[in-house]
Amino acid sequence: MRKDAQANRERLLEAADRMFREHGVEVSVGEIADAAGVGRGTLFRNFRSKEELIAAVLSVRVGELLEYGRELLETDPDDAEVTFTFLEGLVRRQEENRALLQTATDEMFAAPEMQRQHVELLELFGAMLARGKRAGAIRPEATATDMLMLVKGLCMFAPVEQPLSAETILRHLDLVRAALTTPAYSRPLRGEPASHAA
Amino acid sequence: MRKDAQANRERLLEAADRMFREHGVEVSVGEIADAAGVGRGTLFRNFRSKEELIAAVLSVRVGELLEYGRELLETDPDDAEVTFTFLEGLVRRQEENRALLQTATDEMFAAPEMQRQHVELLELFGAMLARGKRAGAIRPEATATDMLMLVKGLCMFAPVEQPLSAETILRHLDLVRAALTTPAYSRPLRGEPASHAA
DNA sequence: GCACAAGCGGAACGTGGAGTCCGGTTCTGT
DNA sequence: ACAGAACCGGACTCCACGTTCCGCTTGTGC
Repeated sequence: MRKDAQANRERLLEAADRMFREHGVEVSVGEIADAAGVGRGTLFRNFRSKEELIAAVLSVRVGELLEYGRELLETDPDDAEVTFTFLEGLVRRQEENRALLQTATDEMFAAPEMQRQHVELLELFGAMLARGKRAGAIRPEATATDMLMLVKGLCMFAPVEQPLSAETILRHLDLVRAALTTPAYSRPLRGEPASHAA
Repeated sequence: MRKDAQANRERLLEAADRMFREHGVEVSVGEIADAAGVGRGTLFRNFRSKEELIAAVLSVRVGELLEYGRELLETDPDDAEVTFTFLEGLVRRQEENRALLQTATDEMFAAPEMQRQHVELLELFGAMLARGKRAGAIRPEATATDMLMLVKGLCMFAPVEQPLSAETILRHLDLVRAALTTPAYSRPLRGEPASHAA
């Protein structure tokens, strides 16, 4: 691979990343190519389709999240708080991921690369929760999947319009903290089954 | 208005509702018109644009939710549990709303009809939470907005692919229950600010 | 039952975006 | 330095979808 080709690939990834952040995932490939300063041909030589480009960018983002989490796991000495510190960092990054996550939910997660990252994410969450449980801060039955649920909620709940206030971030974290730290309190379901009759 | 015109409008709403549920909001207006057994012209005579059709369907759905919640508020005598019973019913209906909610988040909520329903939803939540607080089941600082956050998370977190298992529903409800019943436990933010440097 | 308008359906249009192709350009091996 | 291949860019194709238009049909007032 020629070195200018490599450079173009990276500029495309960066440009796509920025454009998705700023204008959502519905920007045209043309605009992305323009932003990267290359032609459409070059874009499609590097990524067979727009979908593949989106998946590539998403994978980079998840990779960054994994990296952040792993570093924190190694460096933060506070067993009780490491999970929440991580979640806080995650929410701060949330802006950047919302738009992407919303379109990514469906078939894209089937790609082997994504599957792998999914597993890695669960492992990371598991390790964090384990430390919290050891310190008595996290309820013992909380699972990595629970945490993934909450994280997804965190990434999704807000309208894509405007940046979130620090206030809102704190509020949401507080709710999640409560969800993870309380002992479970179950009861049988009792609502009626779903039906769309009027 | 002629009575066949009225009937067509309703068939269109029903068909759109069903198609959005089954194939997501990206189905073409052509398919919706076909499903309703009318021509495209008829569709556009009733709804000036596709967006207006989506908004109409969404409004119906939210209306149903409001109706369900209000009835529950009147008939369920259990102050401590009414909020959670409501949430359970809501999650059961969630399937039907996910796809719609995901596209609706942005400009559509600006419509006056939607604004009104938004306020009504907050009022409903407020009333439910008030009963829970009176019974000592809900933490006193929980707000209707908190509840809306959690509800949105509930509607969004899962991939749109398959129906949710009863297990998953229970699990998620359990997390939300924990979030609303625990006393708040705040601490200052300490993570680093968001940055997308590698 | 008739006339007329309101309503209907689907063919046709315009737009916009994904993906292709080829003549020109730039890197690399010798 | 030169040949040739890899690569570039943007004009072009193709298609899908939202929207419009018009000749025909059907309900309604007299």
